Amino acid sequence: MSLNCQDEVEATLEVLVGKWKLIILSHIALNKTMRFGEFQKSIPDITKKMLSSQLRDLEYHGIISRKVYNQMPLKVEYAITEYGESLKPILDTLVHWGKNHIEYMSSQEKKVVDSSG
Amino acid sequence: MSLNCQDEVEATLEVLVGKWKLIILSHIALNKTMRFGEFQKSIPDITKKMLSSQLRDLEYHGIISRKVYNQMPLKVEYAITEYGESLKPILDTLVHWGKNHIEYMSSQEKKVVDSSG
DNA sequence: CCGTATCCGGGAAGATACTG
DNA sequence: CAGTATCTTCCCGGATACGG
Repeated sequence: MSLNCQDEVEATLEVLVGKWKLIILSHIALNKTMRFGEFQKSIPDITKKMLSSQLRDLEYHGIISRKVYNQMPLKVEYAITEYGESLKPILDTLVHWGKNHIEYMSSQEKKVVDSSG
Repeated sequence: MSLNCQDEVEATLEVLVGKWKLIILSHIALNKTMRFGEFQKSIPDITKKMLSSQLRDLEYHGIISRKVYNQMPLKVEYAITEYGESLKPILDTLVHWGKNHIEYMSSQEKKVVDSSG
């Protein structure tokens, strides 16, 4: 057995690496199923190219599924898989820490303002 | 209040982004305090430059501290801060998921082998 | 022993135009 | 509506050499 956990962390990072994957997951984890255009509305700064490639990566790793409805206008629905749901604890800890970190940073800001006044 | 948690995830990612930060953290979280050379031994693939820059980033964000001992040969000790300890739940979930993911992948491998035989 | 300085390539990511 | 194709830009991260 390994004493440190480098391999495990790296294995996870391989799936989650990329500027937008965790952002995408934070949205689809809440909505269960989302369309391409819904992602674009939810994440205004992402380009179609990046959204497309990140979704493909996540699909490749079995985190999300992609279903095409053969109708006009075209409709594609992305859903989080059961395996993808297993990432929720990671998302939760990230959100929790981020929330605290945002508060922490704004409190640091105030300190700087106070000490300068 | 926000319904999705994009800001929180992004805030966390800003601190943890970079090829090596979570790897570094997975080591120092266990050892509490580590020297520069110990990191290099533990993470053979990292270059001095990357190690140095990632450590500086982490120090800047208050995750680790840096203490220089004015002696020859030079000795520098990095320690995880209390704030850095608050990242442990993230590390734990990453390790836990990675462990499961590694098993999952090796089981998929076997399936492929079986179905081809 | 613990880094920094400098140079550089390659991949990540953006902009834009086009397609079924 | 849901992407792909193409071109370009940027900067992360590697290699190497040098400094305190």
